[in-house]
Amino acid sequence: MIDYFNSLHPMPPELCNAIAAVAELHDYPKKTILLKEGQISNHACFVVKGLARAFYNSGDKEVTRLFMDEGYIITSWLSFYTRQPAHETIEILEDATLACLHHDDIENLYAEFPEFNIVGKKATEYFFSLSEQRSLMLRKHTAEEKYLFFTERHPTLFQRISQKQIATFLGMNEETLSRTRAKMLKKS
Amino acid sequence: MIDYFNSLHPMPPELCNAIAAVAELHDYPKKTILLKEGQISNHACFVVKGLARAFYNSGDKEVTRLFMDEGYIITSWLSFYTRQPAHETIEILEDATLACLHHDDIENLYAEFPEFNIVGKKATEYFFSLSEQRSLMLRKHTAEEKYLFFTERHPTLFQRISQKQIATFLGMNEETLSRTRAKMLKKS
DNA sequence: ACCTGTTATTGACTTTTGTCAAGATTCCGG
DNA sequence: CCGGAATCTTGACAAAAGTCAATAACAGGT
Repeated sequence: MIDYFNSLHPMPPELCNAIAAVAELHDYPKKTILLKEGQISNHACFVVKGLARAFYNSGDKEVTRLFMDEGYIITSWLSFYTRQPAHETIEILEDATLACLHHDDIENLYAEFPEFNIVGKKATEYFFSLSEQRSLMLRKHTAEEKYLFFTERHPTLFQRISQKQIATFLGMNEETLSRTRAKMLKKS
Repeated sequence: MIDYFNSLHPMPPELCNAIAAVAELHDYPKKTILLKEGQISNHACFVVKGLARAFYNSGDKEVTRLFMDEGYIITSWLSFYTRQPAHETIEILEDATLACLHHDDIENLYAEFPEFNIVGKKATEYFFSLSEQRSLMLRKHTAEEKYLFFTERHPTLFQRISQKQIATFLGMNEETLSRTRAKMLKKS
């Protein structure tokens, strides 16, 4: 996690130590709910190992908004920043090792080390850009284009996630994804 | 614009004055291109009056990514922050009055007035949340749901924008939007 | 290893949306 | 105020995706 932050913006050793001092490394088994809809997101967790998803309920089914794998920071960004209840639930999909920072500790780090604000800003920008990329994908018209968009960006993720969840993420239903997949495999 | 910033986070009078000193108020006629794809976004412009859109080219047609009306801040956020070329073009749709701040002036304000960072962070969060809302809309399955999502959130915008542009924004084609609209009017 | 329940695939059919084209309407510049 | 161009609407048809249902494959727990 320290390496990742450093890659966003170089940090002095004292800042690195201060982060290490407040970060909590934990293991979470599959199916752990890290955050429930309606709660306020108090932690930002760097994914050392494992996989999670954020989803919301639409009618009777769960719609996955995004997947978070190694190198990703798990949090409900909006809730974390605005201190308002989250509109989504975050669930661990694969046994995970996470390095978590509490909101208050991060605020303290911002206050004590001004350069940490730049790290925070860069991280926000990056996750903002990922959000925009998802919109780009969703505006694609055909299932085939959406499928390609996903496989090109996350070639390894396909094997790790159930098709039902990928389908809701892509804005299509399970059967359509299955058929699109079969068609694509035939082509190659 | 000052009022809007104040509503995000209260600002001392000196900061207000400093903003007023560097802000440039300008009128832009319809069809002005504020930013071209490939350029770096150097300004953040508060919309006092008027309307603009950001679009990108997909194949042979222009896909509108978002509309920006009164109270909105026009900029290609990602380009503005990362100092990388923008992937989109921004065009004025209705004669507009804009209060513009240059990137360098904003950086100076951040440095001189720490509380301005909070204003900037809140603004980013807000536009991040709007981006997420657009994803929410795009994952709706039927044209009817997308149409309702748009009319509920932007009841006045429908009359001001060509249907072709609204259609690409919603991820459907012109004819589908026209038919959906006709069906909705009949119902009410 | 076996049972059970979830997940994935496939088929037949319906609904929705896209495509192409023609006609109507609106808008704008001269 | 007129004419041309863009925009919007409507229709007929094609293509794509959704729905329902049945079967197959897989995974987790005992």
